[in-house]
Amino acid sequence: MIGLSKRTDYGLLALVYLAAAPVGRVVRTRDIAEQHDLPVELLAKILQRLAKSGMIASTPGPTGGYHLARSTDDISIGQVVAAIEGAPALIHCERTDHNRCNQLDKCTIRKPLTRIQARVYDLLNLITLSEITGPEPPDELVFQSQIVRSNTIKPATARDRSVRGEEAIRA
Amino acid sequence: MIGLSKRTDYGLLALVYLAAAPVGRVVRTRDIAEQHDLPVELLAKILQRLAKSGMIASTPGPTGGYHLARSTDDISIGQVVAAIEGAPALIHCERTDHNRCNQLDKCTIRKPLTRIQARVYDLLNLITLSEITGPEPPDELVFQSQIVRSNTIKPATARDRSVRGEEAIRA
DNA sequence: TGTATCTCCGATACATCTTGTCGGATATAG
DNA sequence: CTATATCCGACAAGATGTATCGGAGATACA
Repeated sequence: MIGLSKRTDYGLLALVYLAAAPVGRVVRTRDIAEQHDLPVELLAKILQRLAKSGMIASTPGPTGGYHLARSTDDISIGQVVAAIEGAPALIHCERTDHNRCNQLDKCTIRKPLTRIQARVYDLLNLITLSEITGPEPPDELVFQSQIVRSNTIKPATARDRSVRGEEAIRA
Repeated sequence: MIGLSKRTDYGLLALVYLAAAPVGRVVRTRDIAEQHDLPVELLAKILQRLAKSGMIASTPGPTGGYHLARSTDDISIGQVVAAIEGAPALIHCERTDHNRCNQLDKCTIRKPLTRIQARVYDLLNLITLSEITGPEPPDELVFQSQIVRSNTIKPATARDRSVRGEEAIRA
């Protein structure tokens, strides 16, 4: 499959929600789960992975929660996919044991596909979360959260876009 | 997952094999399967789909087999994926029933992800099979096949490439 | 004309991965 | 001390992909 997993969808929904939250506030996992009707425990793990990769920060304790650790300009879709799905893929031989493919010499597609894979990754790494959130925040959500103490907000950077084409697969 | 399925891998292997075959010859499914040690029946179905989508042509009968129906410049990776995997994906809501997502109004990621999906498709549609086969054919394979009668070879076209990036997901 | 050998096609068991759930540990505000 | 949040590993359920089987249609060749 070339598509994203449900987990990544959930993660992106959560990131958009966090991006829409007022600066200085933390959001509980349960709030996001209830907003989009997602299983709380599953979303919790996803947020843990996002926190581990450094794009969101966590605050433990009763008044705790999550908040964005970077600007939406500084979080790429590729990073989100990598954090949640563990990332590398495209060619099948490379996923499990490399040596299991007992005919590496006969495999005529491995090396070229690795190059193509790199191009797909490059594309996803150029697209940032701000392209999903948009310039203006939705601002239609209610937050019953608290003030955050550890301010680890980093400065924003810029991104550009490229790539266009003439024919589509189906869409 | 962002990766290709095993079926697509098999399909690409078969296409490369067919591309390496001398013009005017047909190749049996079994030959390709034995060359790469793939299950014959599964590969047969994959080749049927590729034939149905028009990128390879079939010849029935004892001396039958498959041959490329277009130039390797005229077969894109996106088309191969679409032919084998049925294509559309990326965002999860769009895969099964559209109306099942009973909170379309709250879904903040559907529309932006559709745009991103189109970009990925564009990229895959710009990459042709000739980038996998290379300019010169491998020419290290033995063909025990026969002459083809129905010559449905179409003229070749040209393709260009674009897209580059600075940071990668992991590779 | 029969037979062998291809492509074709639907249905179905098997494997693997994803999704979802459970139980318990750690940290902190009140 | 207690309630409530993040954490973390392990496992059951479900979905998806992979592989297999049985049989039908087409054609070269004896």
